[in-house]
Amino acid sequence: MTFDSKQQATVTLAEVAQAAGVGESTVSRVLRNHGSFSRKTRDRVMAAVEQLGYVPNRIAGTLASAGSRLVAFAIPSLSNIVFPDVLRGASGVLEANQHQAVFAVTDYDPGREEALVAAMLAWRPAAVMLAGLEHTEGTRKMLRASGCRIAEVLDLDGTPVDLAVGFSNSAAGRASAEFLLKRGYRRIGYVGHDLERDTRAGKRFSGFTETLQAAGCALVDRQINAGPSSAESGRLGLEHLLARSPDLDAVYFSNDDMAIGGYFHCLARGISIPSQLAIFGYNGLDIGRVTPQPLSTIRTPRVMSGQVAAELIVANAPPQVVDLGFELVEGATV
Amino acid sequence: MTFDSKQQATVTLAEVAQAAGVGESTVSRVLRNHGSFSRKTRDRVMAAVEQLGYVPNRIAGTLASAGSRLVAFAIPSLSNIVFPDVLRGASGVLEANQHQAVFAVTDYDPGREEALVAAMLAWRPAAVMLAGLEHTEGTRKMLRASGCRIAEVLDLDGTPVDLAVGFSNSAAGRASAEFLLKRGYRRIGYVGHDLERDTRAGKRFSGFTETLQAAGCALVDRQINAGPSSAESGRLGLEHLLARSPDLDAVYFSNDDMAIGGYFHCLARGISIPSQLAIFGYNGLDIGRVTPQPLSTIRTPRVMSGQVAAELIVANAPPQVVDLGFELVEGATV
DNA sequence: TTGAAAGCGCTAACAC
DNA sequence: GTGTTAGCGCTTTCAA
Repeated sequence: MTFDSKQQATVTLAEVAQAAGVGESTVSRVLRNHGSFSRKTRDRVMAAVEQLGYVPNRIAGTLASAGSRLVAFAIPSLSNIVFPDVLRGASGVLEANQHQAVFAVTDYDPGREEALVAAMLAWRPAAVMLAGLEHTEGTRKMLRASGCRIAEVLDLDGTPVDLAVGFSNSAAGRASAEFLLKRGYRRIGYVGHDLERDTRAGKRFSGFTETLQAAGCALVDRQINAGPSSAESGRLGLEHLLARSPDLDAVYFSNDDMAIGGYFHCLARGISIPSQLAIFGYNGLDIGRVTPQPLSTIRTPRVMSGQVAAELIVANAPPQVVDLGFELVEGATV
Repeated sequence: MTFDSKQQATVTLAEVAQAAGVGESTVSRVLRNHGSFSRKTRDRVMAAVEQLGYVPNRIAGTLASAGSRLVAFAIPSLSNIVFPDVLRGASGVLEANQHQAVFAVTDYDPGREEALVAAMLAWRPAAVMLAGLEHTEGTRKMLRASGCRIAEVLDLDGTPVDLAVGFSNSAAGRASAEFLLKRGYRRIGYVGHDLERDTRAGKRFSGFTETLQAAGCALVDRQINAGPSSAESGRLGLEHLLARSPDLDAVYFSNDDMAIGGYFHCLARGISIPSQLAIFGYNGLDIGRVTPQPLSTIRTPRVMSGQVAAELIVANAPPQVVDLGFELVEGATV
């Protein structure tokens, strides 16, 4: 069943020009506040705009003037707050600069990412923003051929196409391992989610385990759950891990969502933190600061990554890599 | 400092036509798989497309054909997971139907919403999706004049412009009060965030307090924090509330984020739940199911709201109100 | 089954 | 300071 919305007889710039008794280009100049026109003309035009309820057509404007003011986002997920955070940082800057954000969700699937990037490129965006540096060769080729700016955020371990803003995930993994070792933990386990899809979590895991190994203190056990990260997955993951390896003294989680789940498991089972078991997360979510014991974790500049990337885009800055770093939060769970 | 991205000599449909040795309209028909053409022609066109790396220009296509396939979202916030949830529900449907999502963040400000809706309308979207039914008269007027479909989600208490999908917030507030009363609580308090801006939370609050009042058991005390909802705000809010009114037996929170903060406060202070204090939230976030005691709350169909609204949009269904209801989760904190 | 041509609504020279 | 005009890259009649 379809509904025939009465097709509005849309007001065009030509009609405004006629109503104001001026030429089309004059209306265009006034509206974009570009070029010169008299105060009087301006008032006449604005009056006509007001009276007719004219809404400029950016589709036509963009076609006529080449460069668009669209910025396209291909994000892995909307469930993981990390990506809304990036969008939030970016959208503030974009809105302040008269740019418009368009987005699509790849669900961590590189093939889907490729298809969605192709679809978004058809809108001739000024830039496209992607999560991480891992993409199909097809995606990379399209991006390069598109001629628009590319911003890859949240990962620095690899070769960017154009702009890269974020931090090193493998360095974050290493820093986490070093911290646990420094605190004297030796029987360390890991609870994580699907590392194939979330390649940034995979890089952290690698950095973490390699550092342990190098210290002669290899990872004792790991529990990797299928599916996305969640508090529930973290809780179940820790339960399984401890069932197999009850003598662990610390557990590294793939992120804070997972770690919070592990934390709840300990609360429910009366496992005392950190004396019986230490817990370490990743992301520095707000909720981890409010738990009875603040979560030990690594705080990442997610909002700032989106913001800086957007600023570089609107400024049309040269290709570059911006390392925003991360911050280790000692918390009380280690 | 700006960067001169080498302006790609973008391939146009005309060039494809020339390379394939056919007319432009033929290429257009083949690409949209619309109208008739021979198998042989099709192959020639596709070969040329492939060889030239042609990416259709949807800006031009949309201008030429009227109706766009953009759907615009004006959402209050990206920090509150509620709105990413709606986007998630909608974007799945839109991507499956070759529609493209564009969004902007209003920050719960009706004036800002109006400005952003105006900006998005300039892209001539097929539809615009908004949170709730409360908008400025200017916004409503623009929306009606736009001729595109309007979907208002997450609230049903008021008069929609076109499509409305969600549930009644005041009914949710009433149901929460009835539940607490039924369980025998009589000294009930409230901890909330900025109700002026979050009008849906305001409607729940009204429904809640009116029901208490009607039962001869008026709200004992309330703590309303400035700023957005968060676990931290909830924790501090409960602390303040209990400092003033230590003899409360139940507290209703403006949402689960706030309630989780309150839950943590109780854990930290050794306040036993629910015997000393009952806690009730709103939203049914996943994290509330993983806490040692599952949070008592109302689960709302956020993802589904986005999904159903998007389905009505792509189907161009007649104006209607879809009540998806909500579910009271008994949990263990009441 | 295919091509020619007329726009879609605007911007950007370029004249005046 | 302002109007005229030629496109921007496509879709869509309308003939052929």
